[in-house]
Amino acid sequence: MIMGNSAKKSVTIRDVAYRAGVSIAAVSRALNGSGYVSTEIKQRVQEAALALRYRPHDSARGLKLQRTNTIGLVIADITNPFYSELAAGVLSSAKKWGYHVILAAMDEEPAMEEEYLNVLMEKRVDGILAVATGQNQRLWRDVVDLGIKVVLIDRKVISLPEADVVQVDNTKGSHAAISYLLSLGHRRIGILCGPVSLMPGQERLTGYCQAYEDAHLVVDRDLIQTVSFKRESGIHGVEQLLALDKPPTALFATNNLIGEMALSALRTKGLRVPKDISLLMFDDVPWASLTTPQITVVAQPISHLGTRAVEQLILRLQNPDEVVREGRAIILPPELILRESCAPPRLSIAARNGQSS
Amino acid sequence: MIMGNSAKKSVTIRDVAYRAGVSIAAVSRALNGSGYVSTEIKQRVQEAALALRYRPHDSARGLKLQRTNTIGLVIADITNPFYSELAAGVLSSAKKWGYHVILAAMDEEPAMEEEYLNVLMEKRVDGILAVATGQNQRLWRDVVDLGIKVVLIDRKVISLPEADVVQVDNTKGSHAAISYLLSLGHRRIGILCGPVSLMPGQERLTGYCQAYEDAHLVVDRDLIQTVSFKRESGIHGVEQLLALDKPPTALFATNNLIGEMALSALRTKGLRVPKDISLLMFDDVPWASLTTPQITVVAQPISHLGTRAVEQLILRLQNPDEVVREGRAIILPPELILRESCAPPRLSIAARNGQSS
DNA sequence: GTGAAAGCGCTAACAA
DNA sequence: TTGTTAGCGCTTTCAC
Repeated sequence: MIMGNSAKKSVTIRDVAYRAGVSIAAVSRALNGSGYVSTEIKQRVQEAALALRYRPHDSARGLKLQRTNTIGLVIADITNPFYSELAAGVLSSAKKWGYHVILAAMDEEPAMEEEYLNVLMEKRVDGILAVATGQNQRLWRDVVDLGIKVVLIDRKVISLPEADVVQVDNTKGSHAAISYLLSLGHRRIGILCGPVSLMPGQERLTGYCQAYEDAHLVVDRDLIQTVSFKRESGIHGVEQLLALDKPPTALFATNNLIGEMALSALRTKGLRVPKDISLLMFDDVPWASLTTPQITVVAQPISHLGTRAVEQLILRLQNPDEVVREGRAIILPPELILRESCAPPRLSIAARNGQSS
Repeated sequence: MIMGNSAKKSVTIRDVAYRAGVSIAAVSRALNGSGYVSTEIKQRVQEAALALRYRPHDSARGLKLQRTNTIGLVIADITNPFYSELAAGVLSSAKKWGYHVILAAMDEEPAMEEEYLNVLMEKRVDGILAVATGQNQRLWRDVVDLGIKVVLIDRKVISLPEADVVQVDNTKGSHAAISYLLSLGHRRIGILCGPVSLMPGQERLTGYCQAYEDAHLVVDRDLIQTVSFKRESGIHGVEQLLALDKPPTALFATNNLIGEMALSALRTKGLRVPKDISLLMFDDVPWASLTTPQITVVAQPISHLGTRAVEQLILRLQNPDEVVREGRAIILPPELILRESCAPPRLSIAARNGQSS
C-alpha cells in the first residue's frame, strides 16, 4: 500500500514515552514543566521529543483543558487601513501573551457576523475582540453565555453591557477638530458622519455640535450628512453638501473611508484643497501624509487600541469566574495633527457665511 | 457555591441526546447528515439542539477527525496594503469553502516565522498559505512532513519544490513597466529593487534588464539599487540614485513600500513628479490613485492571488494522498496601469542621457 | 434505523 | 518521583 504524506501517522505523546522509556504522564509533565520530573527523565524526554519531531496535538489539549489559546478578531474589512493597523496591534500583543488569532471580516453585514460568531463559538475561542455590527444581539448573548470573554473595540454595544470597551474619546476628538476649523474662521463646516446608530458616529456628531455651542454658534442641520459605509453613500453626501445654497467652506469626514471619498469627490469637482475648501478627517491612516496637500487629521492610537484590548481580554481570561455586570470602558485620547489640508475660508465665501450663522 | 460564566458546563452532545430521548450516535448523525436517521428523530434532535443552544465542540471533532477546517496565512505585515488585500481575498475565499484562517504576521523575521510555524503545526491546521521568508528550511520540511499542505504566494521557495506557487508574472510586469518608460524617451531608469534573494526581486530585476536588452540598450549597473524592507534602506537607495553623476530621469520601485519611500524622498528633495522625474511602481495599492499626481503602476491581481491560492489549497486537501514531487506554478498576469506619474524626461537631462547609453 | 462502545491525543487526579 | 487511568466531546464501526 502506497501512502501519501497525510496518511503517515503523526507522532504522539505515546511514541515519545516509548522512545524515552517512560510513561506518557512523565512526558506530559516533562514537556509542560508541570508536576515532578527528575532532570534525568526530563532530559531523555526532550531528546526523544526532538528526535521524533514531536508536536503536541492542540485539539487534544484543547479538549482536555477546555481552552484553546485562540481568540477571534471580528472586524469589518481588513483592507481598511484602520482595521489593518488594529489587527497588527492585536496580533503582536496576542502573540506576546501566547494567543493566536482567527480573523473574521464581517464587512458590516450582520449575516456574515452571525456566521463568524457561530464558528468562533464552535471553535471555543477563549475570547473575542470585536468591532461589532450592533446586530445579532441574541447571538452575542450566546457567546457570552458560552463563557467566551468579549472585549469590544471602537464601538460600544448597548446590548452587551458586561463587555469591556476600548475606544478613543470620540467626542473630544471631534470637538478638537471642529474647534480648530472654527478658529480658522470657518462657520459653515459640513460633517460627513458615519451611521449614528453606532456609538462612534453618534459621539463624533456630538463633538461637532458641542464645538459649535461652545463657540456660541448655532449648528445648521443642513451641514450634517449621515452616510453609510458604502462608497456611493459617501460621494452622495459630499454632493449634497456642495449643492447647498450656502455650501460649507470646510468638510469634516468622521472616518478614513469617508475622508477618502470626500477627497476624490472634491478632486472630481475640481475643488482645490485647502484653497477652495478645507478638509479634515478622523484617523491618521498612512495615505493621509502621502497626498498633496497632506491631510489634517484627528489621529487615534489605533495600534494601541488593539494591544490594549488584548490586555484587557487577558485580564478577563485570568479571572474567569469573576461576574461582571458592567464592563469597563477604556478611553484613549485622540490627537489633532495639523497638516496642510485646512486653511482659513476664502474671503468672499467667509463674508457670506459670516452673516449666515 | 457561586460560579461565574465560565464555570457553567457547556452543553454537549450527551445533553442533546438525553433531551431528544435518543443515543448520542443518533444526534451526531442527525446533525451532520451522515448515516441513517429517521426524519422523526432528526426533527427531535434538531429541536433539542436548538432549545439547548448546542454548539458542537470543534476540538473534540478535530481530535476525532484529525482535521481542523483551519488554515494558516503567513504574511509579512498586515499593515502593508498588499498583504491586507491578499488577506481579504484569502478570507472571503476560505469562508466560502468552510475554512477559517489564523493570521501570522512574521514581519520578515525568520525567528517570528519559526514561532508561527510551530504554532500552526501544533494547531494541526489543514494547510498553510504563505509568503515565506525563504529561511527556516528544516521547519518547513517538518510542516510538509506533518501532512500539512502548503501553497506559496508571491514568493517561490526553492527548498520547497513540492509546494504550489501562486504568483504574478513578475518578469513580464517589470518588462512592461520599463519598456513603457523607455518608450517615453527615458534612458536612465533607476530601479529600486527588493532583495534578490527572494524570487520576486530577482524576476523583477530580470524584467528590467530584458527590457533594456530588447531595446538594444545597455544597462548601467549604477542604476540598480537593491534595498531591503526597512524604511531607511529605501530612502538610502533613492539618495544613492539621485546622487549619481548622471542621475536617473525615472524611478521604478519594485513594490509599494519602496514606492512610498521613493515618493516621500522625492518630495523631501523638492523634486516634482513627473516634471523633474518620473515614478512608476509595482502594486496598485489604494493610495496610488489618491496622490497628486496619481501613480502609474504595474498592478497585480492581489485579491485574486489570495482566492486562487485558497482554491489550490482546497484542491490539495481533497486529494490528501496524492504524492507531489513538483508543485504547480500558477502565474497570473500583471497589468500596466497608466496614470500621471510618468512623462518624457526633461529635455536638458534627456539630451545628456542620450549620449550616455 | 438505532445504540453501545472504542478511541482520537492529551492532562491531571490518584495510587504506588 | 513515577505510572495507571479516567475522561474531555465527538464520530464511526459494528452488532442488534
